Amino acid sequence: MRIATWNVNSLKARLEKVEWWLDRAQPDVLLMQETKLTDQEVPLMPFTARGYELVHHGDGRWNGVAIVSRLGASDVITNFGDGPVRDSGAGAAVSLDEEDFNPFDEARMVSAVCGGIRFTSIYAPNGRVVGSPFYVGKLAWFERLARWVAECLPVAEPAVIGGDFNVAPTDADVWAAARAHGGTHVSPPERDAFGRLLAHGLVDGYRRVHAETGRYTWWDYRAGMFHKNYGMRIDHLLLTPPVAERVAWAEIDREARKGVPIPSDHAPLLVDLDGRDVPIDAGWEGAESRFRARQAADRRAEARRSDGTS
DNA sequence: ATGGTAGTCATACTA
Repeated sequence: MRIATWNVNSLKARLEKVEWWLDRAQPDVLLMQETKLTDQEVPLMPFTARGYELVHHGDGRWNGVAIVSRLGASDVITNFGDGPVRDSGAGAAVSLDEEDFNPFDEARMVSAVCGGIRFTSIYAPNGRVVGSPFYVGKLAWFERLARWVAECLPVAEPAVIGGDFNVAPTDADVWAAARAHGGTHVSPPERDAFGRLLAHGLVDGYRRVHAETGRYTWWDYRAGMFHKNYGMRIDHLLLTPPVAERVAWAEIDREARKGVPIPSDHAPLLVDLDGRDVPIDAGWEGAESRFRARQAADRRAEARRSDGTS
């Protein structure tokens, strides 16, 4: 059984790439984030034609989470069961005042039972700048997530909570903590929020089989960050112990972060349970020497710049 | 030193 998560950065813009990846990796369950669609706009045919059901929870212009499953999908929960979210679709009046930021009014959580496991697809707030209202809202959102996990995901039951957590759990999960995102994604309060999920008993599926550093799921579109492997591991599949015991393989498919049409800025993360599924070559080993050469060139350029200005 | 790209919709915004 193959499970996966992928922040697709617009399902409308990425549909062709998502179809390609479903055929390439053949996941049984794929959690998606940032579909940027309303529930009415979601294309169903590309999924049903491949034998998948699609459970979608979207507010429109931003956010949007989904579960793609060929193992059925029942007992759907959206927004932690706290009620409907706003409409940010075309034509909707949306406040851009930062004091009005409310992550609980955005489509950031959907959950369903697929193949006897409760799957939850989450898209954590970005936070933008440490100390900003967006950062405070991010921490509050993680508090709500932790409470929902404590109340609704008993660790003795099979469950997967995956998605874009917007947190790099340790310094091994970020190319340079000091340069990351104005301090967000790596700050102690964010890492503590992530750590509380692990303390509850959830297991990081990727780290179950990979100890390497320099393995990331997100790279900024700008300045050749992907090609230098300056990224962060911020997408995760967290597993309760009954699922974690079944982990046979995990991979980040960096091939999906390349090529035409334009890729998402995130790569898919997959975990195989009960044995390895369809083999994929994610291309990490062959890329290592190119990363090293480009990073060395980058450091030389940096040194020349500081020479010239001192 | 700054900004660099890509998504939304059609302008600044979000990331």
